Amino acid sequence: MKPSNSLERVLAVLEVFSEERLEWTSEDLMAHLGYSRPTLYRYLKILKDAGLLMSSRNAGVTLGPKVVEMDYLARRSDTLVLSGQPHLKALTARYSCNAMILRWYGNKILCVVSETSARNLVSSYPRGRPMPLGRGAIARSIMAYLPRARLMPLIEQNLDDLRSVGLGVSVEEVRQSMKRVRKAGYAVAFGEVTAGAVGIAAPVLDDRGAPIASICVTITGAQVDGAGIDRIAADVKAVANEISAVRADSDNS
Amino acid sequence: MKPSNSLERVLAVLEVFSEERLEWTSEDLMAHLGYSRPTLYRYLKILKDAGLLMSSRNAGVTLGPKVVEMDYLARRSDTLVLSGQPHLKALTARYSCNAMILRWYGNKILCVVSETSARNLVSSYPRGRPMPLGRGAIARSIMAYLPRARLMPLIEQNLDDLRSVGLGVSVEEVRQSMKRVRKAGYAVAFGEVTAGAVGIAAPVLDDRGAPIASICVTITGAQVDGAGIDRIAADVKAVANEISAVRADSDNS
DNA sequence: ATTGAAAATCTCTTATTATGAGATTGTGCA
DNA sequence: TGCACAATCTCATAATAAGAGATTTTCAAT
Repeated sequence: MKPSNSLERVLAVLEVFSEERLEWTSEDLMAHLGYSRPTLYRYLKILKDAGLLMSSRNAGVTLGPKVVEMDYLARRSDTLVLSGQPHLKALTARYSCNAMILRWYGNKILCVVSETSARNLVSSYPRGRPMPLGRGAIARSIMAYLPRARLMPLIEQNLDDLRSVGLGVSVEEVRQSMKRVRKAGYAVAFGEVTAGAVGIAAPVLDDRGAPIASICVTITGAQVDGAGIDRIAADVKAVANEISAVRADSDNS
Repeated sequence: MKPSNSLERVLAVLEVFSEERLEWTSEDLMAHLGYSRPTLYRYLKILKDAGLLMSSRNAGVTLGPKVVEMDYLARRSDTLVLSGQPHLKALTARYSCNAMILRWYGNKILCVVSETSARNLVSSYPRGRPMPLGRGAIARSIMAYLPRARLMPLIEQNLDDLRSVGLGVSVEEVRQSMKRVRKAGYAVAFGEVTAGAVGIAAPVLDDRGAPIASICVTITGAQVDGAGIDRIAADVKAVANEISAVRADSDNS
C-alpha cells in the first residue's frame, strides 16, 4: 500500500484529504507525505493543472473543480446508478422512506445515489459519504456475503462496534450472526446508525456471488411493525436481485 | 498542454472521459493516448488501485468510486459552496426560481451548487455539468470581467454562438457588448440556454477583480417583467458582492 | 513605494526508474 | 476442454524524476 513509484506518489497526495482534514498547507503535506520541497511543488503543480487540486491563498490546498466534473460524469456512467434509480423511486413511492444504493469498494461502503420521500427523516449519508463498517444493516448485508478470508479481519477490526449492536461477543459469534443474515438474504438494523431509524438492506451481487453494493431502505421506527418490515424487506430483496441480474459485470480492482 | 512527463501522462487518462464518451476500452485508450500496451495497463492499474477508475467486465473502463468520495469532500471544502448556499436558499425563498453558483476554471464554467423553488423549471445544469461559453447570462457575466487578452480568443472561438444571441456581428461589437455588461454589473439572457427561461447572473470576483464564479437566477420568462428582472438583478448582484467580499482567496493555477 | 519574510520555482547533476518489444500468463466464452 | 482475447511479466536501455541549494516571486506590513 505504500507508494513505490512516482505515479503512485502523485496520487497519494489525493489520499490525504478526508472529512477531518479538508485543507492542507504545503508544509504539512511535505511532513505528512515525506516528499522534498521541489518534489511536492512539482506534484501540486501537476495536480492543480489537472484541476484535481486548487490552492486558495488563505485556505491552503483543497480538492479542485475537476473532481466535481468527474463526479458528474461518474454519475452518468455508473450502471448501478442508472439501473438502480428507477427502483429507488419505486420504493420511495411505496413507502415514506429513504432508499439508497451503496457501493462496496476497497474496504469502504459508499453511497452512490439516494432518493427520499420522508420529509422528516434526514439522511446523513448523501452521495459520496463513506459508511461505518461496524454498524447498520447496509454493512451487514455486504459483510455477510464476503468470503470467510475477507470477512474475518473486518470483524476483528470492527469488533467493538459489532458487539455494541448485539451481534455477538466473540468473533465467532459475530460470524454466526453474519451467516444468519446471509440465509435471510437481507439485514435489519434498529437505530444503529441514526437513532429512531430502521434500516433494511439487501446486497447486490455480481455474477460470481460477490457483493458489489447494497440496496437500503431507511424508515422511521415508529412507522413500522414486524409485518411492515417483512414487506419492505421482500421489496428490497427483489430490487437487489433485479439489479444483480441486470449487471453481469463486476468492478474487480 | 501535451503531457510531457509520466505524471501528466497518467492524469491525461482521466481527461478522456466526457459526456460523449463515458466508457473506454483499453484498445481505444491506447490508440487515443498513444501509449504502449504495457504502459497503458500500468497506468490503468495505478488509477484503478486509487479508485479513480474501474473496469466492469463488459463496459470497459469508467470513472471509479474514489471520484464520488472526493466530490463529497470537495463539496465540504469549497468556500464558494459553503458561503454561497445560504444565499441561494434566500434567493429561492424570495422568488420561484433556480439559483446557482458556477465556478470559472480553465476555460470552463462549472455548476458547483444549485437550489430550486420552481417545481416546473428543470435545471439542465446540475453540479458538475460544464456550461457553454457562448450562450447564457452566466457566461457573459464572467467573460465581461476577463482582461482583454483573455477575453478576445474566447470571443473568437465562440463567435457563432455569441452572434446568434445578438451580441454583435464582429468580434469588436461583441466586446462592446461585454463592456456594457461590465458596466451594468450583471447579465440577462432570454431563453439562450433553456427556451422560455430568463437567466440573470452576476460575477463573484477575487480581491484583484478577476472573476472566479457567477451567481445565477433562472426564472420562467412568463413570470417576470422588466421591473421584476431589475429587482432580481439587484439581489443577485448583492449576493455576488457579498460572496466576493467574504472570499479573500483566489484559485490561481 | 519599500522592505522583509515566506512561498514557490529554478538549476543542474546523479541515480533512479519508467519504457516498450516481445514473450508469457490469465480469463472468459464456445 | 480448448480457443481467443485480455492482462501481466522480463529485461536491457534510454529517459527523467529527485533533491540540495540558490533564486525568484508573492504578499503583508511599514
